Amino acid sequence: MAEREDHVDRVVRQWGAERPDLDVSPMEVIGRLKRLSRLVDAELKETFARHDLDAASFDVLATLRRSGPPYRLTPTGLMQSAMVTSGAISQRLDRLEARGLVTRTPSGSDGRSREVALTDEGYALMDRALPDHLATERRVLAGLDAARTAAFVDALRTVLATLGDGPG
Amino acid sequence: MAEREDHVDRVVRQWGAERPDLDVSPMEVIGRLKRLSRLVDAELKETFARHDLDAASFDVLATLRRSGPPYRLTPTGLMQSAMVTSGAISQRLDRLEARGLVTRTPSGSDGRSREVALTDEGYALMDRALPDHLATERRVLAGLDAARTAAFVDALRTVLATLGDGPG
DNA sequence: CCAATGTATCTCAGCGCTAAGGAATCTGGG
DNA sequence: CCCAGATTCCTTAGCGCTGAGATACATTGG
Repeated sequence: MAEREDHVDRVVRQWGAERPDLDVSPMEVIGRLKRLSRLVDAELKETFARHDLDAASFDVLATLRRSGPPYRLTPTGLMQSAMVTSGAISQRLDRLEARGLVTRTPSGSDGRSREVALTDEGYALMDRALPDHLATERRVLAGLDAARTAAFVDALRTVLATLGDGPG
Repeated sequence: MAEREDHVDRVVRQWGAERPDLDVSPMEVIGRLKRLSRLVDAELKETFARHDLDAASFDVLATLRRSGPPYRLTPTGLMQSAMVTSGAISQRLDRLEARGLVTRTPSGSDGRSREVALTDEGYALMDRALPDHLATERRVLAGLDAARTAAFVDALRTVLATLGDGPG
């Protein structure tokens, strides 16, 4: 149980010396959250690269795959799920369409809209990439026992609720 | 205590229907971590904007400020703290130097190196921005009581240790 | 039916970052 | 002293995203 000092411990200690009048304890959470997010992104990136993917492309394909048959969603649906702008989705779809992983067809019921569909090739790619991705996620979380994992999820869920996260 | 379903609950439920053979429980953590990080970034961005800053500039100025007198660090030190490439730091410093918030001078002891120093104006800007930033962080975390906050920090610290985070 | 407003998607300039590599300098072994 | 390798910082092409706005279509209210 070596109580190793991490980056945020150092940051908090420095602020304590320089600005003892301020309570910087929120940084214990927010600082680690931001830092962990960066490190996790770097880990996941390697896994995606093994399947000729990046996080943005994986996100679109996975969203289509888990939506179930017929594996079709609108750009707006993908935009809301990914929390990016419409321009970002347009460009992601350009790339995926050029690789033959999705198709874009006009919507039957709404002339403004489009249907983005996973191709057989896109489906097969997700079959290969998803288990590998999950293995990487498990490896990252391997240090957490069941109780700590549950507490982690509980805290994340609470703050997400504060910020208005929903299935939207 | 309305048990509201969040975005990740929906994702996990969808995968459970489409791929019941896979254990997607790691997503409960990683999915929320990524999503929360995005939402928090958006919140902090607004606060930074009120002080004519963005997250990248704030990060550099805060790192210099908390390092203590004489508020000087090398680009390499800033790079390691920020977890970005050397090119990113060069460009951040170009912007900050043009605004008169930092200066770059040759290092006395090492001809390859430089000393980046916070100007009086940069110091004053941090004095104004930091309390506002902390207030935003506190607001984001307001839904967590002390026990949940401690459990959150504990879990974050554990996973950071898995990924090799240290004071650098 | 029309006009006004709202919605869905795309386009594009600008931004900050990465990855790769260059120039200057330091270090240590021979 | 000299040279090879390491270190430090910078430059730049390329990338994906944002923000602003354009276009086409849908909806609503009169």
